[in-house]
Amino acid sequence: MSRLLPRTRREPPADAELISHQLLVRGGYIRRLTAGVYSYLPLGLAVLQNISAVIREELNDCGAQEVLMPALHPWELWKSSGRDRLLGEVLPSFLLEGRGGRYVLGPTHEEVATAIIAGDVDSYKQLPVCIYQIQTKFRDEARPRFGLLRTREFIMADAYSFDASREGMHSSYDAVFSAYVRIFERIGLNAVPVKAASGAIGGDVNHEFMVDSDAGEDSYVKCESCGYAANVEAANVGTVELQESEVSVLSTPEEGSKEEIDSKIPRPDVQDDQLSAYPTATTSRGRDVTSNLENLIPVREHHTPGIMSIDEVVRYLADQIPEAELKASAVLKCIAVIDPNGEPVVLVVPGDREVKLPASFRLFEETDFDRHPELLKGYIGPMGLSERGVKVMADRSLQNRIGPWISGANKPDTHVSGLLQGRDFTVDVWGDFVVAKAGDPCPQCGCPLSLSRSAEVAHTFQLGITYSSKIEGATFLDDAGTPHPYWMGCYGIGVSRLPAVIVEVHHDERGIIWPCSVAPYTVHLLSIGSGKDEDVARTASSLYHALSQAGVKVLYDDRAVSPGIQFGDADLMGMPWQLVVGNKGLARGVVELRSREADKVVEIPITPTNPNWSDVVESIQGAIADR
RNA sequence: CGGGAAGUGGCGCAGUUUGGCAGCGCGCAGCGUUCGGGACGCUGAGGUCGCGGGUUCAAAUCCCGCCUUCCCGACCA
Repeated sequence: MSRLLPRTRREPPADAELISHQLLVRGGYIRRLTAGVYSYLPLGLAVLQNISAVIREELNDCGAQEVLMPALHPWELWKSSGRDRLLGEVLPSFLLEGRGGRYVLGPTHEEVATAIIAGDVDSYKQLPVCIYQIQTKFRDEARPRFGLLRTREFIMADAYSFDASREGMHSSYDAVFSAYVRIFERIGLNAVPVKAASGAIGGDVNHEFMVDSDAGEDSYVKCESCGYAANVEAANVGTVELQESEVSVLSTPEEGSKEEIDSKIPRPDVQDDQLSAYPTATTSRGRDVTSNLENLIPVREHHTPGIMSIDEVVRYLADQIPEAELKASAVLKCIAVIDPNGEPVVLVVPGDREVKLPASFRLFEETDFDRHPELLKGYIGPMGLSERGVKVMADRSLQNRIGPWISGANKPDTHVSGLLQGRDFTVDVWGDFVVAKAGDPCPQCGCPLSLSRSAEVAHTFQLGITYSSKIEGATFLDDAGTPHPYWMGCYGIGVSRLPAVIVEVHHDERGIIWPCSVAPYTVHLLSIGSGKDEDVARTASSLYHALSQAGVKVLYDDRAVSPGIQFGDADLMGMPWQLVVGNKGLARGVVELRSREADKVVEIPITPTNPNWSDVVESIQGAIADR
């Protein structure tokens, strides 16, 4: 260890916020070169190699073959798949001076993998085939952060499966999926597979593997009752049962008390089991009550200059209409988006909820607002949009809520209150457009969902023929001689992110506690007071050689520094076992083997004068294996 | 991309308000004393004060421009 490259550091670097980042830097595992770019020093590299070894074993076991694809791709490849646009600014591309040409530093390898297989697999007899690599990837992240968790350069283990049929794709998917489950088990992570959004990769079915951690950037919902689990970006929400308190009422005093109007709000299409929440409302009275309500509640305009956000509207109108109890949930959040056909659509959700953009929809940009002057940024309302060729799509949770609502007025600097669904606006399409939150009902069983903060460690996709149908020659002939595109799957593990995620989960106030499977060394050998005591130095040194020869990975702290430094470094660096050789122990004829995690000491007998090394090594190995 | 903060020996920071010898702690080198949970004494090495311009007798410090880094936000209209 006196020759080990980095020194440990007492203080974390100023830019490290996360405990994993601090400990990995202090322990000498990684060093930052620039924002989002890290070097792996000997200890960090050892961890990556141990993780990679587990990945290789499991993927090889399920029949995948390792390859190494280029990190440098021709720009044309990304243009032909259309993903130059899809990945946008994240795609690092550059012009090579001299002989020239535009290149991409590969952020992922679906195109390359498909091209490789397309060139060599022409028959159903050659399928299925699965290739994988462990490679450095590049993404021009807008904002790298959290140490190893979000970087511009990172290592990924990515696999690609090719099958002759949808069923084949499913079984390949299942095989890699269960390999992933085993990989995370082996490296000491409890990774939960959850349904996820496919993002820029594409395909239908996909799962993310999530590790619960406050350091993570993702959140997923989970149903304890039926096991439903999904990233909040992809989670559906079951029918929301309205609570009395959620019913938004906006009235003026002369038109009736809150209670009076409350009791007259109809809920068409209310399910029987929901009626209990509204003892005063019945579907049979619905029509009559609606007409009453229409008389009771007028549409009123409010001058709201510069008031654009829901919160601002609520605060502003609360002053204007003091008699009404105003909450964000009484406002319709109306978001202008472009649907996959390029047509404008307004998405409507309750004002206290976040919008979940459906797949392939995108938000309005400035130029879209220019092109559609009927939609005024900050003042959009659902009224009269269908007539003007703008479809209104609303979240299902609004289906049973007539109003009255507040929204933008589709006029500059104006909002309106008293809007009733059916009277003042209609909805063209109902769907799931809200981001799930804790307590929402499960879409499968209705039980309340819980929300967990998490770090994504892997993502698996059933791609179908998304890529193979676009890339020239990505087909095989079936037994009748007919060409078909491959059925593909792709799978990625964020390898270089894993040390950070593991440390987030496995540490204490003194430092890292590596699981044995990924620890750079199994045993951290400390010689306490070796500068003073010849016996200690000699015994420790002999023990180091004996253990190493027996195949135990030993990190030997042979430095003549004070014990506190040695113990402190050992705790910080986090090897699973500390083997302490000191004069106190030797005087009693023992060396001490302490487990980092349990902080328990096992005394290993040793005869200082004439040790039987094979016995000592054996008892150490035995103690380690017991755990 | 918007907002905020910061760049001073390897690391962590003070000094900038009010211009006047470039400092502290850790680490590093040498010598000595220590030695079972981050010991101590003495001696020493190491800095274009992010970069470029300007003001001034004089700039880490004031002014202008640029670069880099960190934090918050970035679909919620």
